[in-house]
Amino acid sequence: MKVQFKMKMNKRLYIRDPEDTELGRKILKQSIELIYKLGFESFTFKKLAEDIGSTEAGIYRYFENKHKLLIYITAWYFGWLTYQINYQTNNIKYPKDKLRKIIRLLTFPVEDDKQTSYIDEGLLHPVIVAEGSKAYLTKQVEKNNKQRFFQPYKDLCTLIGEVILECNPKYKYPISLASTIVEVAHFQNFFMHNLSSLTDFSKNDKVTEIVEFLNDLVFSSIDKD
Amino acid sequence: MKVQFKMKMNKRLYIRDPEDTELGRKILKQSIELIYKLGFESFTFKKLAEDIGSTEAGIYRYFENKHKLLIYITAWYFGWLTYQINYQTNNIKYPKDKLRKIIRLLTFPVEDDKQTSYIDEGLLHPVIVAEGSKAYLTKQVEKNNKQRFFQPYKDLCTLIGEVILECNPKYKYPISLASTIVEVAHFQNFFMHNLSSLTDFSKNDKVTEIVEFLNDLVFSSIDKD
DNA sequence: CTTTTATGATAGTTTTACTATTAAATATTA
DNA sequence: TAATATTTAATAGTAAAACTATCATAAAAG
Repeated sequence: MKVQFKMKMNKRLYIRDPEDTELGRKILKQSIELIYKLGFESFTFKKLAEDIGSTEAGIYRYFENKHKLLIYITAWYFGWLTYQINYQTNNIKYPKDKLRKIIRLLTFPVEDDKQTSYIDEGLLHPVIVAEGSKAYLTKQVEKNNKQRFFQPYKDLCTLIGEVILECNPKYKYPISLASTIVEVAHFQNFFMHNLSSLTDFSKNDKVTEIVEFLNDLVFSSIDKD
Repeated sequence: MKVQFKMKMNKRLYIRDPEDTELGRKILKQSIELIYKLGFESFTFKKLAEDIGSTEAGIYRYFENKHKLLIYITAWYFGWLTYQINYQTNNIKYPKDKLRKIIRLLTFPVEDDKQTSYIDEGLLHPVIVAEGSKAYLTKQVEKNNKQRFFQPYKDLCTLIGEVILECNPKYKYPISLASTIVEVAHFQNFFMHNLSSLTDFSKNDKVTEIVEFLNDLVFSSIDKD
């Protein structure tokens, strides 16, 4: 028996549940590829429709607009990452090792786990790195926040914050450090590939160096005194 | 005699130099206010033109498109900040005090210094916090980078990196730590105001807490061993 | 006083971001 | 298997965004 991984997504993010139908799953899969290829600004529902052999109006039956789709994708990413972290740190004894594992999971594009055939997690990671923050960097952030669109990001930070406190119960900024780990993992990745003089890393995809930088940063603060 | 502060901006960012004419300066001043008010996505040249009593075509004579204008504004911000840092840390003896000053300048909206009448730095800071990263999070980063559009950001990180090395010449990641300080100062600010459960800070504009978090983070890493 | 330069006024094009309608295909169920 | 929902494709259309082009006038410079 194959266990199918299915995330419960916030219903207000879509009009029709994209995971329920063939077209919906195609929308999810192809939108990630197309955003990866064109960037979010040049990505349109029309192009996506042409890509999957459907029509613009067809996509609009699933998502109100492309920004909601982006929020959906980032929510999916954070939900899936939280699941991965829980799963992969499950049998790790020491909280510090857990935190190291978390940092690695955030920095590397995670290997496709085949459980979710319709989403390519290897592509999802660079898409989130380059486009993820656009999901919340808008004037509708407050409204969207009230609708709990960013709950998966918060849940992830809560989880990481708990591990941080396990490492050092006296550490004063567990949540801020958690969101900092997430953001730094992502934008140092972006900088390394696109604006490498904003980092100390060679362009030769030395993602492990980002992990080392983050480990150094995080554990110095946590271990202090 | 009043010393007028004038930054030499990258010529490829504009079509006509906006600092040279009355209309150009109005474009700079009002675009910051309008982006602040509407967010970058809803900001258009047409609305800006109506705002300043000019025409859409009139704006296009200064900037090729709104993205170039955003890059211009962020470049201006980083250039101006570098100037402020040089000026305000000029007579500070210890590099650690310099670094503390830098962190404060990055986190707080700097008081308007009246030297640049046409740009309101108090508004500029929240605009950069919310919109600044959109200047480089695009598919044209590489092309824009080759045109040196992000040079002011790099110069700032170089400067901060040097101060970090003055604090600890053995520290391994001065540039990455520098860009991390910049980014963390900005997005923790954004989170505190808009997604406060991603931080440990109360919404009551306790920007000083961000400064404390950053000081803790930075100096733990630098001072280690 | 003439010529350059900057602006304003107007008009037009293409693309994006949608909404609406109808018909055909597919699945469900009676 | 016929009746009936449900889903999708095809088409059409609108409003606004993102530009480009032209021409007249006003102000500044030579």
